[in-house]
Amino acid sequence: MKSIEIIKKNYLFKGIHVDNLKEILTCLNAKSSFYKQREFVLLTGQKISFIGIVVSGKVVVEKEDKDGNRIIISEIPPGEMFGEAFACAGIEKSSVSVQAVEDSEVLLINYKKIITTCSSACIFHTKLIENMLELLARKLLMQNQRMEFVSKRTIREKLLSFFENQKKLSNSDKFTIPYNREQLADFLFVDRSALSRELGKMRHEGLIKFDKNKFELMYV
Amino acid sequence: MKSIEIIKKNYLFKGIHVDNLKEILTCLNAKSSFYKQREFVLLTGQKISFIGIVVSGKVVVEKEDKDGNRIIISEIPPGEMFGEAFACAGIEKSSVSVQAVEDSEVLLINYKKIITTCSSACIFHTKLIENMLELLARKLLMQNQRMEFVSKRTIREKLLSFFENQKKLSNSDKFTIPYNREQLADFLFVDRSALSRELGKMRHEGLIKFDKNKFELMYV
DNA sequence: AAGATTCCGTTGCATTTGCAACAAAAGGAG
DNA sequence: CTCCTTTTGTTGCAAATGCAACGGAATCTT
Repeated sequence: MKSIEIIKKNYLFKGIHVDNLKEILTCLNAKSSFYKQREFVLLTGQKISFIGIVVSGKVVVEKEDKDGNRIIISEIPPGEMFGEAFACAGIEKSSVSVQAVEDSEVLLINYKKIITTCSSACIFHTKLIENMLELLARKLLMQNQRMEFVSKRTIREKLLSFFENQKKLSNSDKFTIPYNREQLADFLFVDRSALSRELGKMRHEGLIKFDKNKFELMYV
Repeated sequence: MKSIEIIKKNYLFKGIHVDNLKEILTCLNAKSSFYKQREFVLLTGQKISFIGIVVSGKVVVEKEDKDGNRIIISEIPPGEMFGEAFACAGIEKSSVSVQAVEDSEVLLINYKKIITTCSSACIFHTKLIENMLELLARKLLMQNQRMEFVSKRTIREKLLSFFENQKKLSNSDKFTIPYNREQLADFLFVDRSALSRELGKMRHEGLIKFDKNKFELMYV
């Protein structure tokens, strides 16, 4: 797929036609950069003034704790973005590092260029800003949602509130979750084996049925 | 204090002079509404198209779980805002209710008016949008930060990562935290007595000192 | 000063969880 | 098909936690 097609998929450009995208990228003074595997796109402590969109390869956002352990915050596949929260918050120094885990191409866009209406009266700026607002707001709401699951005191309660949400999203007592066991455990911040145990118990009690990622709620 | 002074304190109006604020509020078509204690400002399921700033009194953002229990998501004191994430995300139906817990005055601002540059070429729109972006981004980063604390598996680990952050914020091994014990327990999603127990252990082991909300880290 | 209220620490106990290690099942590659 | 890898389930056990209940200290009110 052509770069432009990948970039187009990003939520930031929602509602903008591909034909206009190239023009916009020029207007934004977007630059492609290439990083070798393991190379850093951004180091902790550096000033952030850009937003990055991964075009090919993959980068990870990571953090070091005080013992020097690297913790992966998120993985960014092609078409997705990183750094937008830092850039928009006007944070001086990054508290995370971004590293290419494969040979990667990243499109760097100056944040100021996005929020400042350009002199050439580019009519798409308004749309870009609106998209950025929507994007940040949605991420925030998703975080809030996750907080609700995580706030529960037992694994069962976490699962039940998570299931309740899945049910609402799918409008059905049957749904397929977008995680495997390990990912679900990570998402809920619990141990995988303990999660497995609890799921087994719940099935045994007749509360749920499941096969792989397909779940069905039996209580109503 | 006059209403305008309270409103001015809101981050949305950062960098905007009080003298201009009145003009802006007119331009935004902001309306004051008054709510009696227990009256609802917004009900679950209603469409959200406005952002609210509390001028006097207090409102709470709450949610009902499937058993009908009301859970308080956040409390909004004078000068602070609610509904901005929903409004910016363009969510059709609110998944939370907002209720006045005291007789309250709330300033309602149409979201569209904020993000749409007005015909009268009000030069402050750009600033408002910039502030809104910054505001959302900061909230998101704060959530991410909290996630990091909460993700830890034991109370001690949660505390240590929280302390580490407080240390960084205050640039010192001594700091005062903005929570009492119960609030800290809620913030970390743990039981208050268990938190108290763990703090006691850590003090006993010589890791920390504390008195009320003043803490000192002894390990380095 | 007395009483009420809020905040904080303490403790016993049952339950839950993390951890580690292993086993079974499923899926992919050659 | 066979080997290898990934995913999922199982289990023993020690440790951590939630819960409930109580008591003391601090603060506020009247």
